Amino acid sequence: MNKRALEIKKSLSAAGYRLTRPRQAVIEVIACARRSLSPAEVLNRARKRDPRIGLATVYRTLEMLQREGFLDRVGIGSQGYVLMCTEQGLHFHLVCERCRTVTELRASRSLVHRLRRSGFISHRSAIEIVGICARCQRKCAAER
Amino acid sequence: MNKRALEIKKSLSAAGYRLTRPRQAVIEVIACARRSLSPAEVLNRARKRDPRIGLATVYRTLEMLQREGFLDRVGIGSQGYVLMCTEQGLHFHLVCERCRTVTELRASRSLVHRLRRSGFISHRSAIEIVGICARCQRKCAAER
DNA sequence: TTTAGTGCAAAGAATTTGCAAGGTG
DNA sequence: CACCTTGCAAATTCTTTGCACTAAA
Repeated sequence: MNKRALEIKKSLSAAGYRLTRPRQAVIEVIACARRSLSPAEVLNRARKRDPRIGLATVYRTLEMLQREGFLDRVGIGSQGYVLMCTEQGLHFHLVCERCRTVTELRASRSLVHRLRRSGFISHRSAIEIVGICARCQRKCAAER
Repeated sequence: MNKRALEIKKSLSAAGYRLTRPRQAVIEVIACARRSLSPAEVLNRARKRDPRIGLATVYRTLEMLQREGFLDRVGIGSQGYVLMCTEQGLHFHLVCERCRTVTELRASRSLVHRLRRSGFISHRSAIEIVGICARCQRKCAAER
């Protein structure tokens, strides 16, 4: 089982949440995802682990995970948003708007300092930068 | 009239878009906004300049402005997203999730370099960091 | 056993689309 | 005058909610 999923489960359990089958399914899906997912995609993947899970539960679980700091939401394009698992420490998520792959980039110490000095506090440890990854750029160039 | 609004209008005009009353109203609203706005808020403000404007037109104009690079979307909380006018050069937007005020922070040269080296290209010049601004933090502390 | 959590279906928001009428270049 | 753009309203899509039932702890 995914190490990160285990961490999240332990933490939620300690916080008093019940580790139900649907919740575990969603947590595992999020923890294993290599790219950001829409709520509907989370549902599809979660159903492979627990076929009875419903969309409302996915939404409720996602909301809970976000509240507890295990999840980030990124708006991509015009409709909906996508989700990804939050990791520790301030860092950037380079989100490709074509393939939705997420690449990480650690934040420099100076940025952390400047942020702190500005008095602004972010509860998110990930900062999203939306754009196009190197691979999709090559693909795009090849198409012409 | 707002200088930024003028720039946007000129650029759109040069690109072959018609500068209609509703479009001008939306552009002026966005260019003058001190905080990010939801589409419905944009509609309300735009109606003060052109009372006949409809919500669908606001959506269509926002989409166009985003496509042309004059607008950024940020997801805040669970529902909807907010909008803000994009400025020039890579920089951060510190978006307060309480009052939606946007504060700017220039990006360090090293970040720009590291981003470039990663091969990732962002068409956005603004990077959003969602959190709580210093003022709202004080307000929050005072409430207790 | 207790009660948080669930699935379902219906309600409520947000966003997009079709089309006849209108206004810009 | 041509045709891009609009307003309206309907359609679609996304998200939340109410409630009887289920299953963690």
